[in-house]
Amino acid sequence: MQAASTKTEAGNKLQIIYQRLFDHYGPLHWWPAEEPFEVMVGAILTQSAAWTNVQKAIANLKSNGVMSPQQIRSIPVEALSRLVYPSGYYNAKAKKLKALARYLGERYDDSLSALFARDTYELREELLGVHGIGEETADSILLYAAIKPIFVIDAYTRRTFFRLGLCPEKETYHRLQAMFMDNLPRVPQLFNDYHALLVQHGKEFCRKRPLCSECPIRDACDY
DNA sequence: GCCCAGGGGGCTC
DNA sequence: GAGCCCCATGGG
Repeated sequence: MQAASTKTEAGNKLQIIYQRLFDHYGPLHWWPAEEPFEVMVGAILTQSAAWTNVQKAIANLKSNGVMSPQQIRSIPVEALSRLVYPSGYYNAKAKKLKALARYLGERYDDSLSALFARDTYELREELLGVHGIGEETADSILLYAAIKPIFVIDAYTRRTFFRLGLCPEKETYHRLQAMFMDNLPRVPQLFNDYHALLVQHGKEFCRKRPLCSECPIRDACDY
């Protein structure tokens, strides 16, 4: 019963935080992309980059007809680098997109429906083996492209929950992810909105001092 | 000018 | 497996 009680308490806090963020920002409709492959590309390009710069890179790819695995395999890596230039780390990211496109072609004949039909956790492990895909990127693909109930942890989430006193400063990705997934209903739309809200809140408040008086979750917990 | 963005790879120890 | 350094543009 002790475990159940603790679980409920954590779940209640998570629900309260979600509700306050949702009341403040409303539904954010992530991921802003036209189709799943664009989500996968965006997940790589947004690594340590501002979304406004990622949008420029994605616009370059689209206007040059390079938004499919086959097209990414065909274009020379130098040309691909130039197209993704605005998102920063352009050489590194061009290689990562090449690795992704090569993986999709070799393992799935470029069929995303075949890719997403895999068992969620087996697919997660497989994605982690692709150059350029780490935990956050893999989980973003699973949640926002494959619509699987996987919670995405990012720097904002870690910072916010540390400041709320809900986790240690250097909590591991897995333990933080488990806090959400073990205490909330495993519904993709909920995880989608929650992560998006945490990022939106983070952009606005995490760069300022903690406990900003305007913050919608400033009094969500005892701190 | 400074800080940091919707991280991850690779290397060392 | 923890601790570094590297990748790099652009907005606040």
